[in-house]
Amino acid sequence: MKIGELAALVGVSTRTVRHYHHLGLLPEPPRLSNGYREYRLRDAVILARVRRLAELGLALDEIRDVLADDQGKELREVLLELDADLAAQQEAIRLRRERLATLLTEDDLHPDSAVSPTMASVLRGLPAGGSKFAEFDREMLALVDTTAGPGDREAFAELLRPLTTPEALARGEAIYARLDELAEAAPDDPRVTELAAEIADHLPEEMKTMMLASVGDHPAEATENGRWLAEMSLSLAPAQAEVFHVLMTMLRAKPADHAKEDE
Amino acid sequence: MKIGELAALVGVSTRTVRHYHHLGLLPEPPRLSNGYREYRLRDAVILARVRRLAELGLALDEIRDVLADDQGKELREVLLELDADLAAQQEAIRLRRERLATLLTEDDLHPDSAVSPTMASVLRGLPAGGSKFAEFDREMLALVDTTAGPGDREAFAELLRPLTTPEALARGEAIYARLDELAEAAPDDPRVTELAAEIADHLPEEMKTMMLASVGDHPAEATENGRWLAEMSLSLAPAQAEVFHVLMTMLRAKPADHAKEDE
DNA sequence: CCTTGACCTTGACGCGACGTCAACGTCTGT
DNA sequence: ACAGACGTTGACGTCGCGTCAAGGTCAAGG
Repeated sequence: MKIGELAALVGVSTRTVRHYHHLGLLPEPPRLSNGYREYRLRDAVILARVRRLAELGLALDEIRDVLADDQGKELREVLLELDADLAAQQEAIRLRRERLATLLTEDDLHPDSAVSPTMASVLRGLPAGGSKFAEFDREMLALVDTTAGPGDREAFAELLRPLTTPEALARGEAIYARLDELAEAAPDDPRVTELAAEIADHLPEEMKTMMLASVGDHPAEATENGRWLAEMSLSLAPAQAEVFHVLMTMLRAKPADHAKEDE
Repeated sequence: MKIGELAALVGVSTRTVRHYHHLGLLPEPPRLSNGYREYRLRDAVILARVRRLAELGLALDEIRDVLADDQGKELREVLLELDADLAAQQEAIRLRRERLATLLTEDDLHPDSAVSPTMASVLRGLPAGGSKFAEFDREMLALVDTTAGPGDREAFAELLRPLTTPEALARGEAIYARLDELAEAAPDDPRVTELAAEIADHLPEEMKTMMLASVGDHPAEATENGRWLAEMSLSLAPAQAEVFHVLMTMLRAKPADHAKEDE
């Protein structure tokens, strides 16, 4: 047999046969006077063995070891290991398909939608399109979702849950609209203080606590979360950043009872 | 942020970040005076997006296309395609694990066991160890199993089924023993003709028909199956090959009624 | 001032199982 | 004699980074 016939017989490419020679899986047969390899049935038997194991998913060097060892014990071990490996892959694929299925039920599908289910339920509460600021918020929440560990994710979602009630959503939409309006405004625009007060008014207590803890009393005490807030401000328009600056000042000044004063 | 901070934040290696720069997935940020990359929150947002899609299993260049397109339509298409792909992988893995499970129930496990279930049931009928010739037969059957298409496999197994009855197995064991004895014998050993007659006596009719059809009346008419038989003879000891030569001659001489003559 | 160690830079190879040229020789049929 | 189908070796491409190599930069401590 020449190499093409052998390959056709077993159902592989000639490249594959030569590759197996290179790896030492299949011994080099004697050559004809023209340099062609001359195979016999024995080689087809070996090649078929290699293919069967390869089709089970064994790596080629594992196959070499198994065939070299020439006793069934190692084969069983390798197959068991392979099975465990395949089981793990199977599970990984299953999880990904599960997430994909969840994602595909979403009718408004964009790259920031691919977050944990917990965060997805929060994101659903944001206005669909139109608000630049809401879009920004979505990005931030998605970022937090991928950076945080599972525990933090749950805790964070818990903080945000009060904002998913129907009333909070309606207020949120209005607040986003007003933040959008400030995109081109000056930092000393009167609407800045108004808006900050409004936000302070309706922010859940736990969020205030967390935000205060994040930034500390002096800039030097800023935690990692505080650096985040600072970084975020850099992405905002000046007046929008000022809203948050004023907001933080308010929270620092009247940690618990600003609501009474605002009334 | 420097590259290490960004990487830690999103949970990837710095190598990954630079890789994404190279592929154009993440824009190169401005550099500090010392040449270090300086990232801002915006970059973290983009990187997190890339990671989320990558963890779903999208290829990196697909991610680039999806993010460049900047509209949800292509994303849905790509995700659907991905899901189909994952489903195919899942099925492939499932099949392999199924075959693995079957294999692992076998107590005598060697590389030629990894055949189709159909052929496996035939192989189980062969003597476990000891007979060199049975081992050779096992190799041949395994080879046929991997080279033949599913249809041929079934047909072939059907031909062999008569040989799996208890009586046939007992006879087969005896015949293997006698073939083994011929390993060192001369081609004109008297046992050769005896054994050929014995085999001809008990071979299923359909196998005789197939073997005759395979070789044709003249060597020039040999089909592919016939070449197989010729090749096989090359792997055998001279006296063993002679058994088959004589056997074929007997079949050719008395296609259907040799059994009567032998009685 | 010098060192140490932790960061940053670019560039390049390695992995796994082949596919796919390239550049060439050999055989077969007309 | 020539085309077309084979064979030969050698080398690069795939994919998503990991892992050196060979440096430059920076903050802290002796």
